[in-house]
Amino acid sequence: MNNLGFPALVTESLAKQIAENLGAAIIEGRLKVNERLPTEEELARQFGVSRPTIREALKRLAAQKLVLSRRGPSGGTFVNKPSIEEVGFTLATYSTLLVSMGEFGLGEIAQARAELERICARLAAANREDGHLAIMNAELQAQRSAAISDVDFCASDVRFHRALVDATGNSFLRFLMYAVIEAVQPAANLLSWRFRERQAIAAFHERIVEGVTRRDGEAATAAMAQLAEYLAAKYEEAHEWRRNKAPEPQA
Amino acid sequence: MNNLGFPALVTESLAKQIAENLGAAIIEGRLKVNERLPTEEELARQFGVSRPTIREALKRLAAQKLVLSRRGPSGGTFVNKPSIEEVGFTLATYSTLLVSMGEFGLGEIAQARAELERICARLAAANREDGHLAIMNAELQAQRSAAISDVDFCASDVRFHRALVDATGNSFLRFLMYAVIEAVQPAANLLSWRFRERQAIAAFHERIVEGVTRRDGEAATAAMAQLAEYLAAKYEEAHEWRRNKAPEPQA
DNA sequence: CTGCGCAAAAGGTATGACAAATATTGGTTA
DNA sequence: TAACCAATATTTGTCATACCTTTTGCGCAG
Repeated sequence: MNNLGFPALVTESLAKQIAENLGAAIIEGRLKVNERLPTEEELARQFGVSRPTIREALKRLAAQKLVLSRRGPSGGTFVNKPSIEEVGFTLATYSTLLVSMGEFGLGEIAQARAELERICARLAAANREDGHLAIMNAELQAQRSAAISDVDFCASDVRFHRALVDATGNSFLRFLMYAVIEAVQPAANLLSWRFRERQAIAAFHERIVEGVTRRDGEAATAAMAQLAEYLAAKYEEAHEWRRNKAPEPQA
Repeated sequence: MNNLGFPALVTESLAKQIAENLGAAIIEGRLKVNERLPTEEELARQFGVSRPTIREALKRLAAQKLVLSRRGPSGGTFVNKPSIEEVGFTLATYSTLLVSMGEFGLGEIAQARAELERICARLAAANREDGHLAIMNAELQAQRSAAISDVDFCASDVRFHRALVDATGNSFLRFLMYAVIEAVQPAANLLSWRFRERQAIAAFHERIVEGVTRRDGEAATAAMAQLAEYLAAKYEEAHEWRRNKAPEPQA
């Protein structure tokens, strides 16, 4: 049926099969990055299907960022090398989705975050460079401002923790933290941070930056652990409040 | 243009826009799980586009496991609740992809894995149940067998570490570990494990299980740390060997 | 009452045409 | 000769329509 010697006795959607074949070829390296695939017409001919079917398969791959398409001559479909940011964004989306569908409990997320962030704090203290410190200090200052809105505070918090994991110099850890940082946002957005709490969080952040700056992993880890504990309590509190206030808001 | 009041002056692919609108609606909860979307024809009418365009959009969502389609009268397109396993598989695929494209260094992966697995060992010791111990012991026994093949040994190793993270009782951590465990497989597959090395790894595993069984987090963590150190050295060794043996195998 | 088969509904595939975008090419002009 | 502009060719994007395949459910017959 297709370009390789596959049996083709399964009754799964043709477009899906083709997408899986091409996807496997990309992941296994048989199709190299930036390589141009044949035109849709040519692919349709090779696989023995029609062009819309090929297009559906390519769209599946495009949704996974495995390929991208350009129009015009010298256009076509190209094997894409997804950047860590692109895949990280996808990962963050999934993370948010699973959280919003209730697959993860608040406690699980808080625990995992606490553990991961402790690692980040320790490694950041060992490997940080001046650029990371500058970002963290800038965010710290923003968080100290009394005028900052809730949503800006949350955004600054995200940037702070991203800078921290960047400072570890471990891009794989950075990749994982996309999921972790995003997973706690729905919970964070439920809270309306009062001035007191913002200052408390900023104080924790300051201690973390202090430790990282002095390359004191112990101090940074300790401050992070206390921050995590503080946040876990706040989340639980907000969760309780929400449960009592609106027991079944969407049943 | 679309069902909500969007400007529609962008020149992005219609199918992509529709997919993003529907995807956002699902993630934000405006479309509930198991809810049935209108038929493709009806969607085409509502969005003012043709059916193939709608289909391309739906295929993008299907690739992200956000929807699924069934044929027949009571068929149609339904909002899907992706399971942790499904998303974990996707995550593992991405992880493999980024590794094979060289986005992550071997050292980064090894370091991240070591840190994460230490956490798993500690939490597993605290929360393990008998079922997890049974699985780990079964895999341990398989790994002790002299007849087991390299690929079976690797597969058993994966199952062992999955069981370990399952034992933590933290499903979010389990989700993250899909990426970690899968990321080291390409490196592991490069190695042809000799009998000595298998026995060494099995011995580490045994000490981990021992610690977890006795709910001794310290012991389990220590054994895991030593295993990680051992593996990192092996990977580095194999990497060196490969570099010297075949400097540019596919250039 | 049970079982068989047919029909309707919905997604899956095919065909063919046109629209839009864009790199290339060739001509025209300074 | 060089620079710029326009025509053109190529490839993806979109549309319209028809038909096929699968699945459910209903009706008819045993």
